[in-house]
Amino acid sequence: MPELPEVETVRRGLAPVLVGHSFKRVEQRRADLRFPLPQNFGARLRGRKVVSLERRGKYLIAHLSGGEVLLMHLGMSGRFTVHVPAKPGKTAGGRVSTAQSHANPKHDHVVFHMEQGAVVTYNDPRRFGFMLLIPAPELAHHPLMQGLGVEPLGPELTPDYLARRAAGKAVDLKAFLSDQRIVAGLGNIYVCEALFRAGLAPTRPAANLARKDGRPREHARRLAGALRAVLKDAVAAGGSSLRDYRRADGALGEFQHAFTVYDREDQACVRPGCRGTVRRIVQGGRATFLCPKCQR
DNA sequence: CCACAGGCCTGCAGGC
DNA sequence: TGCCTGCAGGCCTGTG
Repeated sequence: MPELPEVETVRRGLAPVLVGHSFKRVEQRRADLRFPLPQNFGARLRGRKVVSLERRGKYLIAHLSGGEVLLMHLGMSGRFTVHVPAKPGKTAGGRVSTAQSHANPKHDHVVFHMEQGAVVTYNDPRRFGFMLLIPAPELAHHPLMQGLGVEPLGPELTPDYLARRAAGKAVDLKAFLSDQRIVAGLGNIYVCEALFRAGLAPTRPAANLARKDGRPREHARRLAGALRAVLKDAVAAGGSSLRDYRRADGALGEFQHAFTVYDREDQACVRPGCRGTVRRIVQGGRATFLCPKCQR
């Protein structure tokens, strides 16, 4: 389930084999993912160099020579696998990947063959992910980019920002934080985790963050701090559910072992001294996990 | 067989 | 009228 920490982990893994390198050949094994792939996708990428690889929210953005941008989203099940060929006379190269090693090859939809030999495979069973080619000047005005909220690990995520955006909102905190127009990159897992760290109930009205007087204002501060902390920790752990590129042994991202509430229904609250039990509720048709004793 | 997982868009209905 | 809100549904497939 790629959310910001997983996408950032993917970005860091892909950057060494993509940035500064050109596409030698691109295999497109089906016409569409969530959207149709760009017309003449492979031909348009061939020979282009990747100038930089950035992340914005859950999007990966590869700036290409020739003035176009490759905009990618992993949806729910998108994974990249990197295969680096052995150097002649050196130790064997290997498979270093973000993917489960048993990923079904029938869902390998796009394969990038790079000039220097790296092979980058995009696998996506559910095909909620996508790739688009956009003229660079249009990126900022693209509907998918337009209106994206602040980067939670950047300087713009402040208590004031949260309070201002929450003002007058009737939605609950779960929906408020899940809205990519407020904060870009959060998904179900990290919304649950951040609200636990902040000690705030997911059912609480977002508008309460906006009150300037007294304790409620403290909530916006706690929430901003919790969001930053949980995402920073998760990025440092290499994400939660993806293999870490930097390891040849294929160990899992470590953060899934650090979940405090997510997927822990009926288990004891991790907060020392709390005798509470993690509960699962449904909000907006999606599971929410919380400790009712810690989160008010 | 079924429910569920989750990102994100669309459509619809109700309220102010 | 038009916006905000909260639903449900759809896209997909693997898993239990």
